[in-house]
Amino acid sequence: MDPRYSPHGVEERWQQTWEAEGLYDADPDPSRTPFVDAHPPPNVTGELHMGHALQLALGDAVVRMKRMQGYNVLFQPGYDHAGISTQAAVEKHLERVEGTSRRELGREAFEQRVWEWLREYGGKIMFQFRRMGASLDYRRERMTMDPEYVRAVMRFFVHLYRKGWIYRDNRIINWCPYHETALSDLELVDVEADDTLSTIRYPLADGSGHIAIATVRPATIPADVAVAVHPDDERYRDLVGREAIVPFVERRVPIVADEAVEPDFGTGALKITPGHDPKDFEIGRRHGLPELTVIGLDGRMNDTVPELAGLTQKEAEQRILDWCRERDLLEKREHYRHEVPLCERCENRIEPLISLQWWCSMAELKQPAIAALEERRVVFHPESQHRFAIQSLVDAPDWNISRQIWWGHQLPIWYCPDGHITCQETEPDACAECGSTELERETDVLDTWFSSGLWPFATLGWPDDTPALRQFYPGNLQTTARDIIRLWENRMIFAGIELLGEVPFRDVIIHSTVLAAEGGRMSKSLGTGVDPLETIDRHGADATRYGLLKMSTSQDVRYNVGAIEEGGKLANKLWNASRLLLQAAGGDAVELRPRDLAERWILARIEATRAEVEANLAAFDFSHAVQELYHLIFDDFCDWYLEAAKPRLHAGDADAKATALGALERMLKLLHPFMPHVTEEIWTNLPGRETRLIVAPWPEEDARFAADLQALDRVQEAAQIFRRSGVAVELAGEEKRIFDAVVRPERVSANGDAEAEIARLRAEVERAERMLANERFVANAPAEVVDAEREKLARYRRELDAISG
RNA sequence: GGGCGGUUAGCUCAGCUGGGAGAGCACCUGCCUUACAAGCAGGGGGUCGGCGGUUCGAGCCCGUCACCGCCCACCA
Repeated sequence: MDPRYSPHGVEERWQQTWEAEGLYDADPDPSRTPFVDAHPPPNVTGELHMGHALQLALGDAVVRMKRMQGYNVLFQPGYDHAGISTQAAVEKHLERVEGTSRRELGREAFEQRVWEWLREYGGKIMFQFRRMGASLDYRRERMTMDPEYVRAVMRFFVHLYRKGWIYRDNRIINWCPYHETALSDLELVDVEADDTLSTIRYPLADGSGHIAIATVRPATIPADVAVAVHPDDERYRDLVGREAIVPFVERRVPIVADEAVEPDFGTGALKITPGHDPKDFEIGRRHGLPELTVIGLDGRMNDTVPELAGLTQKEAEQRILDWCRERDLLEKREHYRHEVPLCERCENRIEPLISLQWWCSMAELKQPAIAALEERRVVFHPESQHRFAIQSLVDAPDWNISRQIWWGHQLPIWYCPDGHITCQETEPDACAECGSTELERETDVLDTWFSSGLWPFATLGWPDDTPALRQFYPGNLQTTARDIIRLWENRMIFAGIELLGEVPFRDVIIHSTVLAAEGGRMSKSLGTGVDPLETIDRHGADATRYGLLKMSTSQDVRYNVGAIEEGGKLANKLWNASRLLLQAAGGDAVELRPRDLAERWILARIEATRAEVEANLAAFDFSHAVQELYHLIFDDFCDWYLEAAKPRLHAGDADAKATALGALERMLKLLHPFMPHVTEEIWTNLPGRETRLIVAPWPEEDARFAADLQALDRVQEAAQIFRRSGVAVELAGEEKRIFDAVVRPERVSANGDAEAEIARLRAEVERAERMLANERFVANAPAEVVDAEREKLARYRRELDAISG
């Protein structure tokens, strides 16, 4: 065995072995209790980033412990077809490599090309998941576009349609001119932009003056249908109910009063353009105003106003402003910095447009989900995110489920020439209403998240009643990023309740966001990302897992390579400790045969740590779990116990060796969920291994050693005194033997400073005496606090006596 | 404007229901101790963001202010 542990080769070997030996496999077995974590499916075009790595470390830790505890574990892998981003990636590829485009190919050929492209370039990330050591059942890999999965999606849609919850409506939506599709609010990002705010005078129809409005988008003026002011705005009170004339198109429009207008912004008067602004759209509907559209799907001016037709918005704006300027209607133009919504994928400006889209009514669908969260049948961790999840559902607006792209699940909607709609799972022979056989399918596809919402059961064969579905639904755990709560978690919950009558899982861990070391977002394009694959290459998957779990404490956490290095150190330490044991003479037994104080003490420490780790994991506190193990292995096992045991180990004491190996074995089990590879590697080197650690039974509670936690207290106290002051406290028997073995007084030079130690202890004694002399403290503080203080005082006095003789 | 989280050692972070300020890294000192120098032992370093309050006692509770991050709503 090499004196320095190297994860290279070892990790890949175990990853292959575990998978090849079927140890990740989850097969229905009604005699066993299931434990299910349907892991979030990454985009099929995706690559592993720190968020994935953390998510895998979290989920795999829980799942590995559960597997060792005997549960029938399903850790479900797979991909999301990721409509827009996949389509965009393939389009880019077609353009760059083949000089062709989606449009040139046509829809069917394009879809074919997406599948081909995926076969070639997609699905890489599942190999990166393996490299993390994630014990997913890779045989069960699913993708949301698999034929069986598509069936589930169609079933869901038809189900909602028949319930009357799917409707089609002209509403204002976020249009991405680059992707040429509608986007939900959740697919946008806000970015600061420099604009110009123009103040323009709208003449009053009766010629009595004008009302000035401020706008950053003069190009939309031809679509204005009203001017609005705040009802309490004294300045404009007597204008409400009168009419203004929209410049350029010279249309008479009403002046209305609406609460949504901010009297303090601009002039306090707002032009109302329901066709091109979400807020105006709402105001327009409240006042029954018409909805005009002057900008087309390509982002250019349409032919509503013939002289502007085909112009870019900039050109149209210029024309309109010139027109106003000539008539002295342009009051001023000023620089204006504000936030504008962009498409999160292509970062082009969103065009708010009125468009005919398919919607899913949330009013009824969300109610049982809200109830489930309130009754805590699903619990988000931490608690603050639970409240957020509930609020998000309460606030959830109707869901725009249609997208005007080609890659995705085409809506199961067919139109006949008379405009009748037929909705069914598979292609109908004839119109359900008039029997016409000339049917055309709706070209829109569903929002990617519509299908993701079925993940916990569509992956198990639903809508069929399969053994897997019966065993593995409902599941137990979800590990997710904060920003996915509304997009995904909530939707799985209402879909699961609606379709299967039960919530899909019980606990949702909302994990930290790993920020760049400088504090900003980790972003590939900004160059602030850290590639987990590089981290794995450099430090190992175990170290990466350890580090991510260690650093992931609060809501956001800065990436800290030190935590990963700590994991690497721990692996090396454990490796060398096992080398010591395996090199020692003695028998091959792996048993707990404690004979002395140090042995009973370390077994008590391991037992206490077992309880800690279980408690930490039950609370999803991974950071403290790994810290406990680090402390146990470094400080307790290596620095104390092994040093104490060395003389007997070197003497070839079979009992000592058996006990040491037994203790090591227990520690390996406790650490395995967090650092699976190094623990399995060491486990294999232990004598008589026929089974794998990954499926070895988790240590049972062992009350035998609970009482021995204090066994070394006197020795450790003496060691501290000696090391600090150079004064040897008198010990006898076993205590003396252990003290001599661990401290090795003959080797310690005069490093101690008795004077300083005496001064320190005197100060402590004084402090404790002062506290105990405080009557109000003794009277008010809890008894155990006072007792603890008395014990401290006694100990300090004892130590002081020992040093000053 | 609203919600959430944060401000503790040079850095990254712990500190449970209020009761002697901690860890890892970095730094200094002493040890090349036959498992490990990615080691062992010891040490220096903190007005716990500011102010006020409650309490015998506040990093922790209350109030207030400041700054940082994320999310939401968006002032056209």
